[in-house]
Amino acid sequence: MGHPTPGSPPTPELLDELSQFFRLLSEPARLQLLCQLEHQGPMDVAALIEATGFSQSHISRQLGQLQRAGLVRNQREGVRLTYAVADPLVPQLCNLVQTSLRQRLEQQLQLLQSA
Amino acid sequence: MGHPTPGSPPTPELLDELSQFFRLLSEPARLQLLCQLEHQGPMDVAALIEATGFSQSHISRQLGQLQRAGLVRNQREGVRLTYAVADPLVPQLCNLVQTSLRQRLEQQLQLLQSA
DNA sequence: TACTGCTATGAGCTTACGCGCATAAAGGGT
DNA sequence: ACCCTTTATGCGCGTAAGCTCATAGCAGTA
Repeated sequence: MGHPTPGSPPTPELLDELSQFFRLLSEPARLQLLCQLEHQGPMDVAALIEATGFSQSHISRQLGQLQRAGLVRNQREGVRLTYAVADPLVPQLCNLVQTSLRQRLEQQLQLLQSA
Repeated sequence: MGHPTPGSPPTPELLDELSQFFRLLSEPARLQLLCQLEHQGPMDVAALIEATGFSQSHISRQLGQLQRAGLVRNQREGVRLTYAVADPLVPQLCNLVQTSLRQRLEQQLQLLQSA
């Protein structure tokens, strides 16, 4: 835990890319869209509006950001666009963080019980 | 990839916690502090100021946030505080994202070469 | 207690960005 | 060609948060 990690420290550019990536996931709206697509499979924008309650313009912008980052892909079906998760990384990350948060909460519970 | 994931979709509260967590990593300053601590081992604030060039108050605030989130722990040595990474989750996440970013770049390279 | 060095915090400035409204752009049907 | 539907974008507002300066709090020392 307090031990240094072998290997070179991340370069400033990598640090920026990493933080930009995490920034995408730091917005509840974007994360919600991603999770929605992840659990429901590919959806068109109308369905996403219905599911999330966000405005059309908002959803369009957020999906645009996610797409530029390669996390999402769209496919035309007539005039509609169907979006789908394009990178399995996102659910992996969410699961990791989720379990870690849970573990920490359980530890806190045990501390409270032993007190 | 386009397949739905089994299991229940994340609740709004979980979604908020997840996004808040990612928000912590979305700030280059905080991420830099975390990586610094990860690679150099525990450091006191003076060393962090020296290493990052940030002001004392800025560092104090960011470390405070990281500590409240349980990502970092401090230990008194006289008047000084020595900070250390408290959760192995962070380097795991960074490695995951890092390798994923690399893979995507390599794929783009291959596409360019085949064109 | 008074003094010194280290850290935390209140106040204010500035920038970034979420969010919606209105509108433009694009694609499809008649 | 026109019109309708779906998506993207310019504009503006409001809020959140980074960042600094100054200062308050705190641990150790004489």
